[in-house]
Amino acid sequence: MPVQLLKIMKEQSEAPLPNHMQKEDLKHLQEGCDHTNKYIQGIVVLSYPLTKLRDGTDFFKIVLQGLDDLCSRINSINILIYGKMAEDCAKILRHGDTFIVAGFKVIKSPTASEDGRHGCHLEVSEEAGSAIYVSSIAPKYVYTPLNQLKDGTIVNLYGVVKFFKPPYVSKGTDYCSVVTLVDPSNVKLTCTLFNGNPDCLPKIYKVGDIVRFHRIKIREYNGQMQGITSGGFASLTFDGTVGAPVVPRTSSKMYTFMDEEHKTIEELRVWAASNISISGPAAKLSAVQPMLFFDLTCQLVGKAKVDGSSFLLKVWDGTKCPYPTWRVPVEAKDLEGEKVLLHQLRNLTVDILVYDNHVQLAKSLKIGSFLRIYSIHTKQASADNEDVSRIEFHLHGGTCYGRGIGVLPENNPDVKELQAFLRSVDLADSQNMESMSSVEFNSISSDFTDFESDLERFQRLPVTVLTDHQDLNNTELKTIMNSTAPQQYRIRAKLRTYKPQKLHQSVKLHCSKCNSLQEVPDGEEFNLILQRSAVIAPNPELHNTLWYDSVMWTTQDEKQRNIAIHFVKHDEMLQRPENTLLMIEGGTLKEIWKLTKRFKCVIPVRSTEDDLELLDLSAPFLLQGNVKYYGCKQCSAPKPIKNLSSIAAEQEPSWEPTEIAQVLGIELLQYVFIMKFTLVDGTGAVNAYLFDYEKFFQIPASEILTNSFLQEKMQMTMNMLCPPGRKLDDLPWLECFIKSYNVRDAMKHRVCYQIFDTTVAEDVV
DNA sequence: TTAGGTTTAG
Repeated sequence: MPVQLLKIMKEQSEAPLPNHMQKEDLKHLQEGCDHTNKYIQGIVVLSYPLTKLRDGTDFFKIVLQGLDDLCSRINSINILIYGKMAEDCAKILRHGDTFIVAGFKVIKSPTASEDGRHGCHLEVSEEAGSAIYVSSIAPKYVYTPLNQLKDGTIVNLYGVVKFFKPPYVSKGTDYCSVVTLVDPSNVKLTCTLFNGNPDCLPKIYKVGDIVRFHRIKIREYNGQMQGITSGGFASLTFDGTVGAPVVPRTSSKMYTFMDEEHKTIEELRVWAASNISISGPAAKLSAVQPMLFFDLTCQLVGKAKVDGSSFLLKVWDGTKCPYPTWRVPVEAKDLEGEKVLLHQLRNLTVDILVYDNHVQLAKSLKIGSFLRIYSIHTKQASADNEDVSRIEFHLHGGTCYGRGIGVLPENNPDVKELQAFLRSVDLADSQNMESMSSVEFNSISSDFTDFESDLERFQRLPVTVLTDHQDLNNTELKTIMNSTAPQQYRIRAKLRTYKPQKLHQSVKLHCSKCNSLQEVPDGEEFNLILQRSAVIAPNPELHNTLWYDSVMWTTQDEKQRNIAIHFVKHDEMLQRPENTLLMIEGGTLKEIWKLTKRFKCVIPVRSTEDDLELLDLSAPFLLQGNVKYYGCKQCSAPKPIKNLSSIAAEQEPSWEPTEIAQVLGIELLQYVFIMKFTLVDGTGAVNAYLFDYEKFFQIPASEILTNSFLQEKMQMTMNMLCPPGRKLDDLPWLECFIKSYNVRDAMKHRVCYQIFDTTVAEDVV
């Protein structure tokens, strides 16, 4: 019997046992018979105090009464439970509970003649592979909100993790973990938890996780309430992500967890989504900067002792640190880990030196395990014998800011993602990258006397390339200026100047139906529309339909806003937040932004009497990632919101903005760069418009306004195309296609030009 | 007992 799980179910008549398991009647129990695929079911009618056997094993005895044949003499039986199971059962079993056991040993009962019970008793233990299921009639736990805690009480509570220190070796005899919780009462509680076994402390992996503590003692300390472990303390930890499976993390094999508690977790998740900032200092090695603290999720490749107060961990996360990194010198014999792997990954692993209180835990880590190392410090330093500075990674002593090491289990979603990424890493590639970007390469290259400067390179090669029509010959600008429109030309010219100089002003919204262009609305207008629509209370009659689940709550601030979130259901085995579309009523701009970080799509809506509807089209009708999608006021004819359910019904809805717009009757406005390039070639000059969604700059116009990295990239590209402060002779050449077209109005006629099928050269961006 | 969040200084 491989199952060792003990669980409480409520109002569940069928035990979650495999189909091949059969219920055994007490009267058929006999010593020596095969009971491998049988289970016994009964009611707990008596239990004895938990005791220890001479060898220290926990021992717990109960009496079970069979449900059938109540008059039979052998209707009750002694169950002897050993070890961890004994301890767990003693904690939660109550008289009257329904008890199911499988994987038991049937032994002749030495006390049958005295107690008049069954001639055999059952022996049950984890070691024997027993499984126990308990259906409890009893304990209904009461959970205290954090703003109602009183000094000297022992309580049960739920909270969202706002801060935590992963279990570390305390100066006493136990492991310690410090956890700060918050809940919708907006009160914080810092708990100090001790246990000799770190596995018995809450398995918290990140801020935002949700915990349930049972029997935590509340004390006043420095004028504030504080939680501390008391006898019988138990915890469950849950992923705090809305939509993630509600699976408790716990070391206990026995816990109560019912539908009601399931609901509590879901509600806390939704609350936390808009109230807890989880943007922690996590980083990939490729993104580290000198002089910062960050959390790293990684795999342990090697470890070595260094000296009494420090210990070396060699880890990787599949990405490459952009700076030269330090190597901590250790004796080859002291380095643990697969030699071949250590060599293969030598350009991707980094050395992390851990100090003091972290050494003991670091020593115990298994090679290959997945770790989250919290608050690693990066420091730039140059050794005496080197002229380059290298990045050092330190995990300093102490536990400030949650500094420490956590081991993540393989079923952790972040680990799964990391594993998939590590599998995709091409080691050959990383080794080439290393040789190309290494300090050594630079020093060799600089010895080349004919090493070309950027300027020379750009004077020789065009900085833009054509994506089509390669057969066309170049036409001089003078010829173009003297020709009639419309025509298409290939040109070679220099970019003398461009407008707008402030690049963010080049982004507009374009309607491809009516061909109108408009400015991108600023956040303020959106904010006002949200404030106006927050006045309309969510209509509860529109909640929880066939195609969405709704959650509603009232904010704790003085405004007491009602917020409703409707999660659109779709037909997936497991609905993940990153694939989920939600609609929100009554949220603020900030709350909506926070939701977009976690969910695939957010649609702001308001209630009418009989349906949800989109807000004014001056507001975005959809937010996805960093992008706000708008509809054309002229061309849109909004349709009922329930049309979304047709997309939700797809196997794996991709939630494409174009598709969402279509079913909602919205004519989607597209983000576009509009710029005017003044091009010259020595024979003439033309002003050509650039009208580009993404192709020219290889930057989506939709993302530039919210992404400073892309803004920098675009500015750098323009500086390459048109380096500021250069003479005309020193400007690089552009190869472009332009087309001429006629623009006529009542007063005059003119010829305009537009750039097309042209992109910035790959090595420029 | 231990720690009681708010960065080491190697």
